[in-house]
Amino acid sequence: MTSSELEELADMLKALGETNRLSLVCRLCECSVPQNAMCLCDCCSVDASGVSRHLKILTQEGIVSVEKRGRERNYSLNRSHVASRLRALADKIELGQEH
Amino acid sequence: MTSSELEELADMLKALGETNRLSLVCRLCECSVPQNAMCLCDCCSVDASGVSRHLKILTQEGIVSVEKRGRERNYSLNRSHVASRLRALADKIELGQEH
DNA sequence: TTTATTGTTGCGCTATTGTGCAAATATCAA
DNA sequence: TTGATATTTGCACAATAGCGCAACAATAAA
Repeated sequence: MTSSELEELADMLKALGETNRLSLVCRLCECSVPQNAMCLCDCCSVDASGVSRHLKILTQEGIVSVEKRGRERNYSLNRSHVASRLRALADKIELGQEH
Repeated sequence: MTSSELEELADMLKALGETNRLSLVCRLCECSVPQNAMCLCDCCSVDASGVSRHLKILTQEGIVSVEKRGRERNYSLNRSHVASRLRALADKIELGQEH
């Protein structure tokens, strides 16, 4: 693993490693259709601006995707992408392989 | 997932989500025998006190274990524990299950 | 005992992060 | 146009995090 790959991975884990953001992820996880930000507000203890900022970070890290629809932004979880990265790390940790 | 479980998980991800700590984890990952702190110093860009603090955090989160041996402390990765937690999250994210 | 080695802790510092509030932007609806 | 709704952004602030340095504690070796 190169140092930039390591940094990228650390950035993703950091994005997931904040309570309110992880709540958002878990909430999106249970939704089969994309959700707008208003709808996501009640799953974490911050106001709309906070949710907006957290969703921005999750988007930048590739954890969620946005789809603009009128005045709403609909967010959905990039399930396979996030899951495969977490599993790759789990495999590396468990097996001690250089991938 | 209860809110305290969520917070615990977030804490683990936060512990992993810092470049130098993730470097330490990756280094330990490649070692079949426990390593002392001096030996781990050269895998990340901080001095001994920084390594000590990072290892303390990793220990508190249950990511690594310490074994005191003379004046050394030997650290090893809790492979299956960390891997299973990461996989559980991956499963939840990928399948959208409440588990 | 004296000295060297290993590791931790206190201190001060700087940088980053998370937050609410208010203002701004964008889009829809009347 | 006017007003409501959805979301983002600027600002200020408090809290946290990571860092190096120096001092300390614990243990081993001479």
